[in-house]
Amino acid sequence: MDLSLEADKRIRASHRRMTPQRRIILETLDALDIHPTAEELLGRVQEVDSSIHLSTIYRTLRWLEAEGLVQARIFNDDRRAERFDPAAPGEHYHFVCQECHAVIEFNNLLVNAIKAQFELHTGARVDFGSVVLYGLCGDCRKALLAEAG
Amino acid sequence: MDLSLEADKRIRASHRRMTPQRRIILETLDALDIHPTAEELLGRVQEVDSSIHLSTIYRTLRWLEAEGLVQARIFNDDRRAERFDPAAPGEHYHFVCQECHAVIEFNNLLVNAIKAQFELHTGARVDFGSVVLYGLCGDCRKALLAEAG
DNA sequence: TCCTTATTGCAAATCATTTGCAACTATCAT
DNA sequence: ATGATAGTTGCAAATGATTTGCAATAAGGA
Repeated sequence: MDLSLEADKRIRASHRRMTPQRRIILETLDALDIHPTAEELLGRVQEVDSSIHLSTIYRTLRWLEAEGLVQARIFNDDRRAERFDPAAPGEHYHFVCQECHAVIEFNNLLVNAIKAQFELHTGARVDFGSVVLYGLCGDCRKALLAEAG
Repeated sequence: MDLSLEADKRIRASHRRMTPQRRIILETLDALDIHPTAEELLGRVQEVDSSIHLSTIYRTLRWLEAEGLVQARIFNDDRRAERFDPAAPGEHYHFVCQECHAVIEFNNLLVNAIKAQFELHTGARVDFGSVVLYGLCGDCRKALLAEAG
């Protein structure tokens, strides 16, 4: 309900139009707690309206990205498909489970220290950082232990 | 000379063959201090032998990747082409300049703390981490300042 | 309701990478 | 050296992800 609302506001503010397709895509994105690929999102969206086309998904996603309402990321494990993160604004980081491909968001202030140290050592200016941890999520880890006896 | 040597060793160890194409690709990769895309590497390689084909580049790169001698990464700025990092073994992190697209490697022990904290909070097991900082490198930053007066 | 122009679905294009295949060639045994 | 075997190459076509051109459609304001 959050993304939809904000997107709606911005659509009205510019000279864009709210279409049923867009509404469904936004609502689906809101209801989702994962970071879907375009294809995955299409699947969900088509449960509501099967005539919606993949290119409409992409166009909506790209607009949301330009508005800063979602972030597109390619994780280094799971194929080369972009995953779309309907992220709360503000930097946050990700853990990707190599077993079930779940994406877990987290935050950690130490990243700021890493940025500061890099700036200090190199004279660069750091604008933002991406941290992705890969491994086994708690559930998969338990499952693995149980299985192994 | 490092990658070449190591690759040579492993080629002999398995039942593979050292071809002139492979030798040129390995030597080019050794001489390079950047993280090239397959296409960029092809350009350099073709300065030596213009008949070498992109698919040979990919095949060699994928073999090196499987051997752990290079890492393929997709950074989130610079389009969706993979960049191949003839990395020293061991985890290290990257800074990507959004202006000149230079890739600078760095290390920082705080990443271990971030991993440990995440494991503690979630029960997950973290196998490795990726940190990519984006911004302006020292040179581009200076250039920008000079330009701005 | 009508007009203007944003938006859609579809097909074709594009970009990055992979794969099938016939020709070629390292490498090893002779 | 010579030949046989099987790894390797170049090329073209296939694949997967995403983008784009376009004619038809439909919001949203006048």
